[in-house]
Amino acid sequence: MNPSSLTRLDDFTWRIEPSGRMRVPGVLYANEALVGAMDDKVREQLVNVASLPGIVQAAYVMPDAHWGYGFPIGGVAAFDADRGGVVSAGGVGFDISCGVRCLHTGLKRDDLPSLQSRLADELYRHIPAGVGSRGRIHLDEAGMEAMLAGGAEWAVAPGWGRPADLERIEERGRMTDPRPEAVSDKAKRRQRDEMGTLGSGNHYLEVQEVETLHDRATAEAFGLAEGDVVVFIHCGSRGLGHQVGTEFLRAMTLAAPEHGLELPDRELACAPIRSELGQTYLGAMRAAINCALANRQILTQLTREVFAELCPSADLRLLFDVSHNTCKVEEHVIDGQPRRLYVHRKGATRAFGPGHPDLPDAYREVGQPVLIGGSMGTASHVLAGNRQAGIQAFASACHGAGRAMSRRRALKSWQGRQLIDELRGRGILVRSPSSKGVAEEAPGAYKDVDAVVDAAEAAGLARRVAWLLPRVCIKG
DNA sequence: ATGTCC
Repeated sequence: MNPSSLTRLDDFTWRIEPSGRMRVPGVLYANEALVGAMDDKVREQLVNVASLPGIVQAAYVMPDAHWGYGFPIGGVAAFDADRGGVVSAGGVGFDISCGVRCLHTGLKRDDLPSLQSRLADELYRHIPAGVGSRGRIHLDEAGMEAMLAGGAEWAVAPGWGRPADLERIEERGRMTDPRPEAVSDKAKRRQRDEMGTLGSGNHYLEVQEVETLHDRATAEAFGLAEGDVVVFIHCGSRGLGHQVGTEFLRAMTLAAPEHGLELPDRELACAPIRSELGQTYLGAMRAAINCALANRQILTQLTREVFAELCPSADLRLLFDVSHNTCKVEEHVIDGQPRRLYVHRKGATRAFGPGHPDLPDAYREVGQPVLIGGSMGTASHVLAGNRQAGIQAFASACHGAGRAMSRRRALKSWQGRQLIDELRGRGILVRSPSSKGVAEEAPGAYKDVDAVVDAAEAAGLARRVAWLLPRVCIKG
């Protein structure tokens, strides 16, 4: 995208002025190089989102944005139901409530040399990873309903975790107002054996070291110190979320004419919030959020089992769990007036600032932990939400490095085995069922996560707290 | 992202 085609507000904020069908401007948070590297498709998609009914303030993209199905990945848009606002399945994405959680381990850098290779082998053996992986839980109809209604709470009750974990999860581990009955039988069938599995694509479980602290006071509130060993888990709602997304995209596309919606792009499927279909989607999506929260909760407990076996002194406590593919009802102050908005974040992380009532007590003074997963073999970041001077993407930040290259092109450019050897040479142990998957996820196929996070911080979206480097990566 | 095409 040519930066000179945008209005430059400052070095990290760019605007597409409203024209044609746009109801609000488009705003990009990125430096000039990141804007320049973005596909023109991102601009086109941002313009389309800005044209949807009931959109409030602006359509936003984060510095890691790239083009996606309908909405850009790295996009944020909020809609007002009172003003004809819509909910969009494409604005959430296929992997509903895909997200990241970070666990303390109680271990330090010096504990790793004797453990690293056994951790890699045992985590890989114990945690189902890859396309179509199945777990040790098999849900019957009643179990499925309870899981979709209960989220991480459902998982913790029989022992997949600790009650204290729930305080450290967005929505306290359970999305309210789910409608399990709005999830199709087919979606439920796909999920029957997939709880507690990592999946494939960009999903992973990593053991990492805290390399550098940027904000000592906030790091202390988060319980992070230099040299700490932590675990990052990145995954979502597996087959169920994908099936829900697929079915509602189709239904919303078909129903657009009867809702009086003229879609700027066929892929931009949406429905009025105040419609039967809009409400059914919201209920099904919230159930899928609970599926993702339960899934990450079970994976947490599986990780604890491995650490308990290899290193009984380890104590895996949850730092936080964030989702980056959601639509949530939140109150935001617009022109001095509080309004209830349906905030879509697709490849974007919620980043509530200090004092927000929804934050756990331990983090209320410093702001929400914002967990940014890098690409395989590169850094991850912990950030914190800022107190908002105004409305900046409705308290949102980036979610990761963001792809810079298609999977197809990555496959032509790298070989999985060779990447794994190279990473081993740099002290990073990768275990994966698919060397093709590893090639698709080559670090070089992603943007520079450090540059993305620098831009997010400079744009005022969140502030850097800690920089982490991987030592073990279980790759789906 | 995804039983990588019902």
